[in-house]
Amino acid sequence: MSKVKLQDIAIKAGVSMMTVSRVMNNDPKVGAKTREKVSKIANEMHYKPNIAARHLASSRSYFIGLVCEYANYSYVSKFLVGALRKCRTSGYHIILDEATSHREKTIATIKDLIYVTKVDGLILLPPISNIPEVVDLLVSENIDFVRIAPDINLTASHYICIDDYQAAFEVTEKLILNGHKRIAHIIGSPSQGASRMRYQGYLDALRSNQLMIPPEYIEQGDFTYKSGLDAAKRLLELTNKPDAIFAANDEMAAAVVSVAHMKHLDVPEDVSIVGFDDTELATTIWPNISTVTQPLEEMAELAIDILTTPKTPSPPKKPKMSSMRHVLEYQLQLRDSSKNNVNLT
Amino acid sequence: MSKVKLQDIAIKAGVSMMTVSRVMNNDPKVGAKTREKVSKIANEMHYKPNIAARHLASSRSYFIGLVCEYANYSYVSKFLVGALRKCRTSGYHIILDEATSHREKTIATIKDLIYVTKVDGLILLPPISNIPEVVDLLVSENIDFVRIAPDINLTASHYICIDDYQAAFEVTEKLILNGHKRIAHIIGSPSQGASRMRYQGYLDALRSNQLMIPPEYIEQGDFTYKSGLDAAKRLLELTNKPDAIFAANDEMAAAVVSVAHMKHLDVPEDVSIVGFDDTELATTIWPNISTVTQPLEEMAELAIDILTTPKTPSPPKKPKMSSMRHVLEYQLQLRDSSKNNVNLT
DNA sequence: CAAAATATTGTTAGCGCTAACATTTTATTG
DNA sequence: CAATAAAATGTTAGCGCTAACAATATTTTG
Repeated sequence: MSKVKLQDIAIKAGVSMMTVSRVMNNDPKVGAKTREKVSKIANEMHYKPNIAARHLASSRSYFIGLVCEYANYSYVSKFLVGALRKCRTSGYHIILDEATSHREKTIATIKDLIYVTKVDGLILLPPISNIPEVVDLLVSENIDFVRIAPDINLTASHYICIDDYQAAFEVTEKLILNGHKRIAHIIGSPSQGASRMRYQGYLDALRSNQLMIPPEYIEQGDFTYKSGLDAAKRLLELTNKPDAIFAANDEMAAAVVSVAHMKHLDVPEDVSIVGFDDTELATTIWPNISTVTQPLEEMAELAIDILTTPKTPSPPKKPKMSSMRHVLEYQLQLRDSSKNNVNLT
Repeated sequence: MSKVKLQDIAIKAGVSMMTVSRVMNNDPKVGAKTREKVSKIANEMHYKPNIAARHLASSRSYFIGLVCEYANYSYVSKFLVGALRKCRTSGYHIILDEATSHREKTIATIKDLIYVTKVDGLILLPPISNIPEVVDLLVSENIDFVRIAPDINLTASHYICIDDYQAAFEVTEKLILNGHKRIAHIIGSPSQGASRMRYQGYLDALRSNQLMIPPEYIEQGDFTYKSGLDAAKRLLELTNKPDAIFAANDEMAAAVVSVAHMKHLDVPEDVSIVGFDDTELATTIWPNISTVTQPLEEMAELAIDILTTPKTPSPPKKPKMSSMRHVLEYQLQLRDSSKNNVNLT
């Protein structure tokens, strides 16, 4: 099966290769009649550009780097599926690269993506999205990038998030409305702003319902199952146990489920448990975990849209905050790990 | 930061570009003195080839396609980490693509990887590794590929697996040695040969220890959590309940844990539970699941080694079965989901 | 209507590297 | 030592496409 080249289209259309190239790249400098004729022929002949040739001849590689920390595999997996699907339809390839907690290695990884692989843009997942050195490097090298749920340098790049504060407020308020009076929280990783927003949303929901928050009801986790185990043990050993525990992600919530079962507590009769993210894990254990659905696949698609949309050649100007901030909708997902009043779900 | 080109090395070494190219590609037709001089300069100048240029000028893209079905995200994630790490060090890029259960779409995906992306090789994870149409297409197009745990056309390509039969035999025998007398099995997806091997190993361990296998102790699953839930419900509703359940993968084992807890059974006091694969899930629930560790990361590395090692230009000959079959070591991983005699662990 | 401006299309050169062939150097043979 | 063969190195052309500039066609302006 021999691949169709630009030249084949040019010959058939009776125009130069450069005109075909202009049509394929949506260059405005092509007449409507020519454009239509070339497009038709290209479609009929199933023309697909050779990306190596494009890369060599131009300033674009058609690669998008996705940099993540694989410890949070459940979150990453879901994002990745969305990213792959989107790239399939837009002629880009995802180059997935793993960052580590070792900051210098992460910088080296990013440099490799910029200088060797020559990605057209980068998507940074948390916690990479919050490393100042990374952000500074990308800005100084004028690399296009999108961050997911960042909490620093919010004008440095486009970013995509959900309203973590509002989601946490609502899910906590839902617990309150469903009769819970002693609600504990396991805070996520301190290096992530989402952790603080979720915590603040939790606090404010309790305050606005005039509920007390005993200090021993607040535990610090780091989004890992292990940190969730430790936190849950302390919470479920209290004399005055919480009747609900809101953990900042599904993995820590799963750990709370585990500890509750170890202590022969009934979930949700003795303690309701709520997570965050709605990863596969939330529905791979019993009881299925109530959580907040982050539209990770949509976020991935949007990130790729942003990076693959041609930039209008306008004078460099401080971009409006509002045009760089993309807040997507979350959903409360109430399942069997929490007591939910049937009338309100 | 300007990238070093082949020509820069050639000028500094006082040789032609072609000689530098030969050195970088380990072509034997270079004198030792020349080779050493060029290598030294290339290292000092941190030369890294432009892959787009290489791809355009030669028959290689330096892409490796990895085709998987994302339903089994835990297994895929682990394999992917190994693959990414290996590729980082060998100048290749992984192009991850998702297959679906829809066979025609999968073929289209593979064709795209072959004809458009022009991958140098493909890695097929189960169950893609067992689709005859895919194997036939790759063979007929003379595409280099490696399969993971295939059960069809074993001479069609290199393949990598563990001894599923032996692993299942050993883990079952371990359950027997630890006092279990009524051991049930949830078979994996019938479309995968590993399922049959694990089942056969289980059967043979029981037979060689003169233990009866009531027919109601065998359940058919499909590697998903949901199929595990259904199977476990039936097994744990039996009057004569099994005292151990060996599920063909971790996800189904997790489902058995869930059902046991739903029924207020104690794991492992009332029923030991064993999975297979040792994915992250096995240690993200309570109790942590006993399982067989598949060295997924090593498998990934080996697959990439096979695909990236230059082929010796020998006459086409039916390759020896033994040189295409790569069997890696597994490990029994006994954790809290099963009753384990301390003296024997 | 002619000149100027704008839009469209085509030509040229080259991106960084390597396949294929040519030339030079070195080793082997008689 | 000369001739031949093999090894090493160099030259040429081009992979498929696009940036930059040139040429041509069309539209606008006075």
